[in-house]
Amino acid sequence: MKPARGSDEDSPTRTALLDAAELIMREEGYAAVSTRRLAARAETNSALYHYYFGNMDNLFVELFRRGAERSYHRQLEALASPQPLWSLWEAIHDQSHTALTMEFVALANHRKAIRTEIADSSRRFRTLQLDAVTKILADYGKPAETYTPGALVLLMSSISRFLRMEEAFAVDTAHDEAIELIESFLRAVEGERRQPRP
Amino acid sequence: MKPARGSDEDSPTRTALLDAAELIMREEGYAAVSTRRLAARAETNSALYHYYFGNMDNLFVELFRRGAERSYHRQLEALASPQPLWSLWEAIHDQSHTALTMEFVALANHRKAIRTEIADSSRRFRTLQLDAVTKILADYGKPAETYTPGALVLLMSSISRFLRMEEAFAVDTAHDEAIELIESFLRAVEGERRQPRP
DNA sequence: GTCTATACCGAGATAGAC
DNA sequence: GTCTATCTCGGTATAGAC
Repeated sequence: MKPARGSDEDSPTRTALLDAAELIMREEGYAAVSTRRLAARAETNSALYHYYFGNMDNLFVELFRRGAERSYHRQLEALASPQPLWSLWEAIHDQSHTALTMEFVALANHRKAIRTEIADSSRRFRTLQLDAVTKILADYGKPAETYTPGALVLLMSSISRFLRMEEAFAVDTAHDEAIELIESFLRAVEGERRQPRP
Repeated sequence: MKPARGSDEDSPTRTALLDAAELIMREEGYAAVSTRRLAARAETNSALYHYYFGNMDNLFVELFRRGAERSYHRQLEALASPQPLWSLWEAIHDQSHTALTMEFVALANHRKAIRTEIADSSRRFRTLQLDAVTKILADYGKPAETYTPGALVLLMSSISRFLRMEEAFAVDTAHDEAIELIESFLRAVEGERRQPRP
């Protein structure tokens, strides 16, 4: 019988293993996350990884969930701000640090447990954003003739992720034009950005 | 002294190894591409992989280059068609089959040789698209007030890739609205799509 | 060019002491 | 909970016969 502790557990060792996994993934990719590397990075031994997670899928899912939870709350806060569209845009754009995201996407292509987790998470984010943006645009009046809520949400998400991805390759041709496309719309409905980015 | 044949070589064995690599990457991810698996898939032996490629980076770079070359020509053809914007959009959207692309992006995060290759390739595509779209929009008259060429090109690329990525997770909320955003613009400048997709 | 054989290393997994 | 020890498998790489 496998122990396979649930996510409610939060021992220091368990956290150290998750932190180590995140670090290794960022630096060398998901394929480099191995029991031995984890043990070395977390300054423990490989048997504890088995004790806490049982297998890699469980560990990856936990790690993804941890990050998604943070992002979700960040976006919730953004939507409660005085300029919710600007704040949402900034939150999405900041969070599109894709090195880690792309690792999970690649992983998901071949591991069902992770695919399911990302899919559920994506739908949850989309629902949050869509409901909020629908309400915000309605409150502002009529400008739904430019972008529907769905189009706007997907536009922000797509542009952010794609630009961040290219930035990682030091490619940035015409990026400013794409950013301006979104920000000119934000200015039109919500005025100039007032708060400086924190 | 390593043999490390250049890309000019095209022996059947070499091609078989590249084909095998592509298959394994698609099905199980880049991490599953190993000398033994390659040999098994290509029905040869692992020593030949060393003979032809020397190491994995070289093989991955060759494989990426092979695919990029095909895409580049596909886009060149698209741009020569009677409705170049529609054709370009379809070419980009069709080619955003991201399973393989995402593998390369993830790989690139940690392998310099591949990062460089993708960066160069991306710039080459961007230049082609940007030059062409600039000329096309100018020829059509004035509608640069809606999208600048750079914004349009990045919009098509971002939306395509992001939507394809989500499709892989069976997430498609509001996708039709994003597609419509682009296609309504295409209809406005280039009329209804005439050719059916091949 | 192609193959077999093999050296060597690090992967995941688990048994069992403490 | 934590650790050591150890099993087995599959990875890369290379030497050398044909």
